[in-house]
Amino acid sequence: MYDHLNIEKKWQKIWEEKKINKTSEDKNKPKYYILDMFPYPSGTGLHVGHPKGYIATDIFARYKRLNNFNVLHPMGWDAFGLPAENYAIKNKVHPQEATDKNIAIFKEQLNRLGLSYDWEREINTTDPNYYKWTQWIFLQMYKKGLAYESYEPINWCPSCQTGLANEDLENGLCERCGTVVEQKPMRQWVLKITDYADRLLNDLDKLPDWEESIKEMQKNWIGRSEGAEIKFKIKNREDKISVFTTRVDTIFGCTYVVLAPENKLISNLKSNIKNKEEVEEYIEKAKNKTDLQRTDLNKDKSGVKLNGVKAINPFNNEEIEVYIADYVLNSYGTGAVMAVPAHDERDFEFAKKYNLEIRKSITSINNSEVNADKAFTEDGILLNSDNYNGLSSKEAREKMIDWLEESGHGEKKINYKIKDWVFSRQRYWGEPIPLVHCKKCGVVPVPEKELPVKLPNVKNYEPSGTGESPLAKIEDFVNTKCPKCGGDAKRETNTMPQWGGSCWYYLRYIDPKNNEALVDKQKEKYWSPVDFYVGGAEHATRHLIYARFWHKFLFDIKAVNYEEPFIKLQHVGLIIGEDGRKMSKRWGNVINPNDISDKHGADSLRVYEMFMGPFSQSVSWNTKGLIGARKFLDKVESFFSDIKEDEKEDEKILSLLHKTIKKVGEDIESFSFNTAVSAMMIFVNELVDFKNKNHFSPLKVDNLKMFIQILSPFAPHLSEELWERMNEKESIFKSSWPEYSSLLIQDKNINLVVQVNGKLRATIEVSADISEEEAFEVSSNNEKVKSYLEGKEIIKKIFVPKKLVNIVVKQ
RNA sequence: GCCGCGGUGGCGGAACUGGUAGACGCGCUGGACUUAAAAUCCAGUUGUAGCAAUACAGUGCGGGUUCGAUCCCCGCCCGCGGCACCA
Repeated sequence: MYDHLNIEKKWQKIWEEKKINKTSEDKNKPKYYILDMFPYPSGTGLHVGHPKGYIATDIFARYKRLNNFNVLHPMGWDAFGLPAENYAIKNKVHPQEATDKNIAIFKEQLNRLGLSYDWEREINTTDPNYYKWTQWIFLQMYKKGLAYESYEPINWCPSCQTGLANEDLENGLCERCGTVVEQKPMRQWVLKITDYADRLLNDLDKLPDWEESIKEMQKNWIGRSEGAEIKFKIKNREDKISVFTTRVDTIFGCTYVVLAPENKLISNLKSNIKNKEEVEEYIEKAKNKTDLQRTDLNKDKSGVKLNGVKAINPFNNEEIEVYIADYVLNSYGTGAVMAVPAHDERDFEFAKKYNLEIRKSITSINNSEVNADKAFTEDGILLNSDNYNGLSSKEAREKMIDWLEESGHGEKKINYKIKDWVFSRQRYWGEPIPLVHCKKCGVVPVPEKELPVKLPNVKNYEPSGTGESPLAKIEDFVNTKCPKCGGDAKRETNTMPQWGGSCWYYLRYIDPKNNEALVDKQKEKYWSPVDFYVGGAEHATRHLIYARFWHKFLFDIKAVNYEEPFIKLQHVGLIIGEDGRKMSKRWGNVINPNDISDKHGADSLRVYEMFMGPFSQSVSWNTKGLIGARKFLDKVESFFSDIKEDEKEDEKILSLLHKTIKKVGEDIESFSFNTAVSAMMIFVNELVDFKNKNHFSPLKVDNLKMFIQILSPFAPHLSEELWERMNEKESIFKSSWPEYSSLLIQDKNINLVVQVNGKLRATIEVSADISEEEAFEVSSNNEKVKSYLEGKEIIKKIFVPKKLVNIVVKQ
């Protein structure tokens, strides 16, 4: 048992004094930027699951440095957000105070693990020198028309008392507190992410090193669909009902039109509607439903006919009924659909319930019977469709869209599921939105040289409950002069959401103290983009979409040199509690990494977390399993504390050393840390076995040093200590990754596998370059194999060089 | 419902491009050391039968392709993650 506490403390101190983790800016070397998703410094500190990704990137960073790269590997704090604010409300402590305290705890926990961050580049999103630039970016967006004021109904969390973006919901519940979210019309600032939808989608193809699963999630979230917008005339009126559909080809089966209850058109139609009371009652009822109730797929569809209103199908001039129903969403497309019950499940269900006509206009390609109890929703061949009869769905769509455009009845249209980003929060602990409202001039941006607009100190952090931020009550803050006319004006009091600061932080690490720009363009050119980004998959459709959006915008205004921020992306699999539940205070299954470091050592924790299983997979924590990692390090330490060299080296173990160097290097590159650790364990087991039998080391010290070098990214403290004990004066991390000899990793002999009819019957040690003839000869002369061949006719012989022989006999 | 990922000993998992299934680790069993325990070391550990050599079965289930399938194809079952009345 080695003294991990003293060794780890000793080297952490020396590394800090010698600034060993300071980023080198030597431009002659290739750069490598490896980044963790920075944490929110919560009040509960880190549990043992958080550092898994940090350990992996640290191993990778150290490996890259040993391979002569300039490595940028920084860390910082995503520190705005609700928990600090709620804590402030409860305890009347300024959120900054609580945040600073939490950061100190996090930092201490991270440092205990020997992570090689360059702390001189630490950033904090709540630092005015940082959020100055978050505000600056917002202003640029405002100037380009990408930030706009809107009064549309948005998601409102009655418990957090703030508006939320679509991305902040989980199954219709507030992602933070789990409260059912309401729809509330209110003034808000919105970012036009939909302008970038196409690029966000298409450029995913430029990211071959992103995991497919995450790209898929983004694609689904963006939700592009191609179709047509069709205008239906309203009988005896000038205005029209526009609908969006991806299936124009089914339009001859359209038997009615449906509007969402919130559709603005309805109030225009009032004079025509004969059953006003019934309609208004339905709209009122729909309004009072939560989103959750409305989108419950199991519920019955409901709706009301607009008596006195008829729409006209432009393709056949047929007059059809108009309904309102809450199965149509106002926020997607035009808030109205053409209903084709025969070919759409939802319309089918609705038509069945209200006994509406179901008219078939598509038949299946292979003429198989279409089930009458179900909508036929696939593509097929048109029928009952005038001169489109006989066309395939695809052909019909093209022709019909052409006709729509020629005749002015509609056009080709692309719709997205992604919505513009609701960007204002009615809370205190966020970046103030740098705008001023002037009675004369309207909305006026704060001049850039007046940034940052600092968060004022307040006494009460409670949300006002009126839909205004607590800042609205701070008169000193609110009342200002209009930058344009100099007259009395009021500041915008909404703040930015937590995702704001994290949209561009990776750029700031490159140049963290710059007062002139968010990042120096030359420095950015060298260090950007992030070569490797590691973090939780839960950010796939939030942070990772937002950050790509902002980055593309910054590229467009020429603030950065590259169009995509992250070249390679890898997600971390969670570490869950020993009981199989997510680690949380609530279940009492939280394990603090400090306790593990105290008892077993930080190096053991590092090795264990990498050894637990495949990096991207979630695994249960198991303190017993950690013992294995510790035993491994103990073995290393005890072997290296007492090396007796001998004249000759053991060839097999020397070869194994070089194979291990190769494997560990390749495994680090592919993030297969579990097998890298396993390979090192195998090597050490061989070393120890040999020594136990022969009482001297199978390898010379110079060769043994190579093993310590490949171990060093995983167990930096112990490796550094052993390196010193082997009389090295410079840090092991200033050395280089050992090169393996391709000659030494070649085996002279192999175990030839001999199969008879595909079943293993013998393994014979033979020379690796054995010929086919020789291989068959040795095999058929083998006693055991012989017994299987006796009296049988050989049909076929298969030979795989360096591997196996398979003899096929007639049964 | 749709999209993605996965299912291998008591447990975490390994297996190149279709070529010895179960590496490595935990746990367990037996032994050595010890007054004893812990630690450490040695041996064993997929199942069935057998003292053993060995034989047969075996990677969620059912089929298929192949000399040979954890890996490829077809049809299912189960688990996890994401999206979900998106027209």
